[in-house]
Amino acid sequence: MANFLDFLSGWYTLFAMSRTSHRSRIHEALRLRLLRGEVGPDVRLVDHAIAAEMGVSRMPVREALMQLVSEGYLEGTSRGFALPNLSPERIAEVFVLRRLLEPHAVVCVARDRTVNDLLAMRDALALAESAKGDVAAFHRGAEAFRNAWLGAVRNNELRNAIQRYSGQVQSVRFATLPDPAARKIIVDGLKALLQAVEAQDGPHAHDLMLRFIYDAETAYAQIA
Amino acid sequence: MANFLDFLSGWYTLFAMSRTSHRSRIHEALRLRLLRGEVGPDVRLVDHAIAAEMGVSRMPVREALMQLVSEGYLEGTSRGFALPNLSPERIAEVFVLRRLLEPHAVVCVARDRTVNDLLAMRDALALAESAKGDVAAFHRGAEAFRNAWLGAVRNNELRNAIQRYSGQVQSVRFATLPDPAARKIIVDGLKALLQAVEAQDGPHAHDLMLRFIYDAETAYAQIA
DNA sequence: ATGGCAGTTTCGGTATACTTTTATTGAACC
DNA sequence: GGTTCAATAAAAGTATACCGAAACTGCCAT
Repeated sequence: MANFLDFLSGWYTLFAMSRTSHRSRIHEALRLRLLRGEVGPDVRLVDHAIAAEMGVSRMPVREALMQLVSEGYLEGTSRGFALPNLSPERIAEVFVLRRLLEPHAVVCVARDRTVNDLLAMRDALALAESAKGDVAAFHRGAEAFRNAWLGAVRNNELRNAIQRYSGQVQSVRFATLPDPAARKIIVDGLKALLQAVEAQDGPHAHDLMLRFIYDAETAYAQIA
Repeated sequence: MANFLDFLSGWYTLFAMSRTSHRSRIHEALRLRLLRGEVGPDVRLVDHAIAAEMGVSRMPVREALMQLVSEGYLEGTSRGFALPNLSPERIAEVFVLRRLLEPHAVVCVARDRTVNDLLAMRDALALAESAKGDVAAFHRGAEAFRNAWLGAVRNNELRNAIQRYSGQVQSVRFATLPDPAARKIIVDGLKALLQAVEAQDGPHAHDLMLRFIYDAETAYAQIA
């Protein structure tokens, strides 16, 4: 069943985006799958298999995979590509990066956000809030919220730098999410953040984001 | 015919058994050529030509070129690869990133630097200082200094995030370098930075780096 | 003279085939 | 029963060929 859906999806996108190269399409498709957490930590991505699944040759798949490696989404091993091994040290390093980049990024969002940006953030927040016990649905909402405010970052270099470690952020969130109290804290944090962005209160948004990241790190530290 | 094929196979084996893959070697070779400014703004890098020059097929060359693209060193055009057309907006965006990341990075360097790190930084600085009128040599020295202190950043995620836009940094430096006064400012800035790192004065190093980046941006703005 | 139009060339993209490397499996030996 | 080494398999790496698109060239017409 899953194979059949993948097959349909593959051909749909092939027809819909036929102006772009196979490499770009596959890169984007794989990136979305990674961002949505559809690739487990022990899954090995192999060009042969993906090429057969997508109905193309190895070359575009291989190039897409290598691009994902150089973007930090994947790690090339001697036996297929896999999620980068996120050791506690690496998690801590990513949290340092987050504290450096994301507070400033939300300041820009608070300044430049459009009504569409606000709508996307509200929708995503509603999604996360409505998914009471459904961890997967909550996770999708949280990810949608992150993508929403990231989409409102006008500085492309900054946005790309942040998106490069989105895979790690996602994995950490997955680890933290099972705790209902953590989900409550996340929703409250996002709600406050959204209000600050709506009010275009840059400094407040900055502090809220910093606090949010700090809370996320301590929550993760208690688990691992 | 059989002899010729045997010869090819043997020759191929020699290279395949060398430490790194063709792709890595070519990537590094091209990166060095770019860093040394041996590639003019109007030069078009074409995989066919480079492959013939290096004695390999198009594939590893093509992959190396595309990796350089995703690292910001090159830009893929419809007719070969070329230096990225760095628009003022993009330059400004990178400067924002630099202000966010590099001051904190040098704080870490001031804390964690080893004697080897200091030696590398001193050597690079001496290189830049001794190259009075030689712009290319000065550029190499400045690049070596940057690589030296970046190598002392223990946070791999932070270092990678910074190195991703180092291509742009180098292009901007190249544009400002012809002015002797700018070179003097750079040397003085690096010297002060090195002293702060030697003294393990993190806060001072932070402020010096912030000032250094600010000066670089204003110097570039006066040209462009 | 200039502006478009078609032939030609160039170069990127993809497919396929082959080689090398490395992990895993299995068998033999201690 | 455990250890080591060889055979096998899987996947990366590389080479070559073909195709299509984009750009350059030169011609023609206005």
